[in-house]
Amino acid sequence: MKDVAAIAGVSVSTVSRVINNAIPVGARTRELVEQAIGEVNYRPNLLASGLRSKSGNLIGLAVPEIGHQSFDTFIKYIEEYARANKYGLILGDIQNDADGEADFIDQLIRRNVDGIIFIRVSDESRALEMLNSTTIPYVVLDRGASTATAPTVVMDNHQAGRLAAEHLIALGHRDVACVTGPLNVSLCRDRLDGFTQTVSAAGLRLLRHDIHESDFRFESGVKLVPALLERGPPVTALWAQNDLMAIGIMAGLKDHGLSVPRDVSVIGVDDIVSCRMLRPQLTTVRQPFREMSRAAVELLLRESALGERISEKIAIPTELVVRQSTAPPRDVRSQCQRVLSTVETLKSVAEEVR
Amino acid sequence: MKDVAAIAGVSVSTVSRVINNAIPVGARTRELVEQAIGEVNYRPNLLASGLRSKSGNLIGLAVPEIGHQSFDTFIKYIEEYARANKYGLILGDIQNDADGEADFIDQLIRRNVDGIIFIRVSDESRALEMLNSTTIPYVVLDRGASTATAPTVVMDNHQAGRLAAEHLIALGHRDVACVTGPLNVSLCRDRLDGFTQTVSAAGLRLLRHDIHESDFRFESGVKLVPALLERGPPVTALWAQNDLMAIGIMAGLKDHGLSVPRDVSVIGVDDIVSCRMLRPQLTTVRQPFREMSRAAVELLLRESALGERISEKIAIPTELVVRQSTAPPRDVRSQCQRVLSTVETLKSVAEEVR
DNA sequence: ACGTGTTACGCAATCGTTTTCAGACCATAG
DNA sequence: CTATGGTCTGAAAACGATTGCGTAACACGT
Repeated sequence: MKDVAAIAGVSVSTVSRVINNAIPVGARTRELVEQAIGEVNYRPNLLASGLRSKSGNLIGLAVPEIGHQSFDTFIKYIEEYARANKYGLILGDIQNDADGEADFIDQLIRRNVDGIIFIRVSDESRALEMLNSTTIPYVVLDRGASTATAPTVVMDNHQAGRLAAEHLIALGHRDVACVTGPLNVSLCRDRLDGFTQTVSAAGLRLLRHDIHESDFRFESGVKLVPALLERGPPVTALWAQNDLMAIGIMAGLKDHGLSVPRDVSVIGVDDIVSCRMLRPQLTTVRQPFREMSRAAVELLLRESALGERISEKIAIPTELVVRQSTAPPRDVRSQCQRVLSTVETLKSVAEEVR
Repeated sequence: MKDVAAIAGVSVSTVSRVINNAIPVGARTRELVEQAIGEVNYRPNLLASGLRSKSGNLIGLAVPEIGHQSFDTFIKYIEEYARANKYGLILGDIQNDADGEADFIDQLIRRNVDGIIFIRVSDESRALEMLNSTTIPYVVLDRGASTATAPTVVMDNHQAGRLAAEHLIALGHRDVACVTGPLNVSLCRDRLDGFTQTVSAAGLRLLRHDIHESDFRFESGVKLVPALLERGPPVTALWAQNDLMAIGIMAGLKDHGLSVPRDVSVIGVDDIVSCRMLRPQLTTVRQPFREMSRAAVELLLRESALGERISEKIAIPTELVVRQSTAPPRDVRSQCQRVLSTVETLKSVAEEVR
């Protein structure tokens, strides 16, 4: 910067003003300085500027686990919106480790970040209290537990449950079950409420043992299938509170020789990219990743500009994405008919081959 | 820091020495200072320390696209190893946009990062030349093109092609095809070479029109299926150079009423998490994500410590992961047998139902 | 008693910016 | 011609750490 100043024949203050295009600087001078900047290929040092001006144009993002498709989608969009606003993104994987999280937050504080986005803070997290002793803004995306007063962006989880239920009811299902995430996290309860309310308003009964609490993981979906099947009169439709479990359930059903959606319909939540890669493609309730990410970044930047926390709660509406994994419940009579005609076809083919 | 010094009754220099536990500092003094640090809950400012000492303990990661399972897996492990070494990770999504990339690199240079990891630099990338005019170390992971002299970490792509071919040959396939990524990126050529060499060494012929060049995307796999089927004598096995395309092909085959692995075997490369979520589960050649990430971070840190570029090329060995999507080629006679017995079963079931 | 070496610590400069304050310059109005 | 005000620019003090250099204190051998 000193070099630039020397070349342009001005002082460093002026150079600084040109860079941040502050107002009181003459057109001729500005031109001179800009030329000098180009000449030495000068890049202002963000550490120094951050140190002095208290803003390094950097935000932090804490995710529960990198490599989960839904979190990764958030990362993608948050990076996009952050960059669009000239902010850098520093990423941390929490991995369900409260100490690791504390370390990460500590690092962010020490780096003087302009704000922090959390995806789903856990119960044992000390992060928010750490931050409350500072002035650093934060927002919680896809909220977990115990974030009563925090600025928050979520999808409309109640609506999500309702949409799933309405879809199954409209298809004619009378006997449904559901698989939830951990019920100590509020978004799971919200989704469940929306589902059960709609279901019972339609006159169906959702029995206690048809609500299975699980943990959002694919393998858990697979492992749940035997329990699902062993119940007396089988359900004809199943709602999982996220796609990963839904996909697990579909895999498990297939392993047991059952067919989706003929034998049972399956519907999820999220609309991760895998949904379209399966056969049948998964019907699901879309999580508005892009809109949520955008809202989170904007809320954060608003807090940052304002200089104080905005304890706002934003809920983004959802929508149903109908694909191939849901269908009307099977009807024994027509089923039987189909089997018989298939038999005839097969028989003639086989004879011919022989 | 001044406060801490005042409380402990020492100078700031001493406090600094305690923090970086430099050697010449008395045990008693150290204790005093540490106590003072705890008292005011002091956190050293990383911007200031970075500014002065020229190392902010930060590395940059440029990925071609967040949200691709394989890249996300790299992100996960790189974050893990970076953090294990007390480094922060700042993430950028390039999205095939050379200008965006240049912006990101510029930002990193200005932040004085200790190093940069690239996943797959593209052809039009100006990033490497930008960096060559600085002293910032970098390493290229899963290399693309034109990185002749750059420090590089790759999987053993030739071996990957060989393993895939060997597996199919061992199963008894004589008529195979393959779907590649863009052949102007070297790793695709390497994989292909390994495959074709092994195949022809075994006496099979891989015809020119059985090598389909594609672009690593799921949809491309789906769309390729008609072309695959319309060729005269059908192939019995298919190798895709990544899992996403392999999965697309499996979906496309299913859409055309064909069954994997009964009608055709499919094998991929990568071992992304989705492989286990499908039915049939995808047989594949594993990309050693974890090992590669680790090697990249370590190489970077070595360069950083040494203060100069190490133009080393590290190739990590691969392994085959056999799952459900590959099987011996179908045999018309036994196939026919199976159909006949199925017919009998169905018939009796149907009669019973009626 | 003195030189010599070692260890522990403080002073002050420094990293590369931003920002306050004051001064220079010019135009306009009185 | 002088007061007044506005616009532009420069000097210098921060920001919060690290670090080279100097010095006090102490132990040791002579």
